[in-house]
Amino acid sequence: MPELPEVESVVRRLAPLLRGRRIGAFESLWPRQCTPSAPAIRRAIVGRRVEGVTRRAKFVVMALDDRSWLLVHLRMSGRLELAAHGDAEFSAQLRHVRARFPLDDGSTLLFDDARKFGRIAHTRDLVAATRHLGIEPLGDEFTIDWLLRGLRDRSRQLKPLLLDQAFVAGLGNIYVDESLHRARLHPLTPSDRVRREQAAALHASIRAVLSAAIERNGTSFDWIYPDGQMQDHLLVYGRAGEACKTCRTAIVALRIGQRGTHVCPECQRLHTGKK
DNA sequence: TGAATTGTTATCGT
DNA sequence: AACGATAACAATTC
Repeated sequence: MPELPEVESVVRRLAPLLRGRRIGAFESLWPRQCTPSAPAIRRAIVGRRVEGVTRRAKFVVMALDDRSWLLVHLRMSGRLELAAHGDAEFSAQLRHVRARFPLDDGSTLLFDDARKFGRIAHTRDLVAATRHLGIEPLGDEFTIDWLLRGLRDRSRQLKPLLLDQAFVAGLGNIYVDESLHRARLHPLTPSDRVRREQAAALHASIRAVLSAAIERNGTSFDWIYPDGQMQDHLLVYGRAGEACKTCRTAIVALRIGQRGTHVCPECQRLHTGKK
């Protein structure tokens, strides 16, 4: 389930390999995931050179040499892999290839996506295409004051709010649970009841968790995303029934906004009365 | 076999 | 009317 750290890891791995390569062709095996359409993307990108690969929220952003942009969102099960020329063995490991981008050095960028929820888009206006996204949690603009104001301007449960990509862009289920735990905040806490010290703790937790996850190349739970090591350093996610590493209380699994949620009932008490 | 999984969007209620 | 909560949806794996 690629979230910001997993996408960042993908970008760091691919950027040096893709920079300078020219796209020789484009083949979509599941055109529904292409915006505006598979033929339109093919017409737009074939013959273009990749000038750089970056990340915005959970999007992989490829800058093309005509100032247009190729965006890939991995959603739940998407993977981007570069197969060297003639590497049939590696390609055979990818059992759900949905799109192919052959490059001018003989290698091929492959988009593998079992559940077909991923998205491939081409745009000439990156600002418009990403207008719906909120602040980058690792960016300079994401400050304690910004977060405190953002929380108090709304009255929403912390977990759904932090998952809202229009608020903070890049967090997903795993890192929201981890961030809230490390800040000792319950996921159902109303956002406008968070005190300044708590907002400061949440701000620090979000940054620390994301940074640690990036250093470990993200979290790998299953076949969806390999190569990460952060799963060995999670404090609550996926640890229902196990002992909290701080207080030894059993971690509890809840359901909040249709999402599996993990909390330590001792470290993360819900305070919901009036002050 | 159906429960679980995520981000987006439509819809409902206050 | 604007906001927040909720449900549905895409499709597959185990």
